[in-house]
Amino acid sequence: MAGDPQLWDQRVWNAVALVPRGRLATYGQIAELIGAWGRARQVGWALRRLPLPSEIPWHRVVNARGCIAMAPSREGSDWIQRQRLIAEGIPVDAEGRLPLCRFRWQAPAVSSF
DNA sequence: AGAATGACGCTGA
DNA sequence: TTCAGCGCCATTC
Repeated sequence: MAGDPQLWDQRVWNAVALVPRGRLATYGQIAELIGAWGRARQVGWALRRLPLPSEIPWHRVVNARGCIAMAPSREGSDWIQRQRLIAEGIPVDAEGRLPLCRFRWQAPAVSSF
């Protein structure tokens, strides 16, 4: 794997960019996609380091519990995430929960990487 | 170097 | 179903 943290971010962002509009992916799903099973947290860090605004559809990444990861450190980006998901046709309630099962993205095989 | 932190995930109560 | 606890691991203090 990459010892270079910047390359790690690049891989995460590259994988997130594959998520189609109106679909959802989990942090663990992104990690698995880039061949990093068990590193879902690091995916979260990579997205935190993502400079905004960005072309990367970071808002389509949620946690396995099926809700937006709310955190003060996000400085409101979590709220923006909710807004953008609703704009893409994905209903999100006041608690940030959403029907993950229904909009779950089927990621391509890891072997393609 | 050691401890704390966190945009996570799974298991069990 | 909701919630606490634990494992996880790079980053930060």
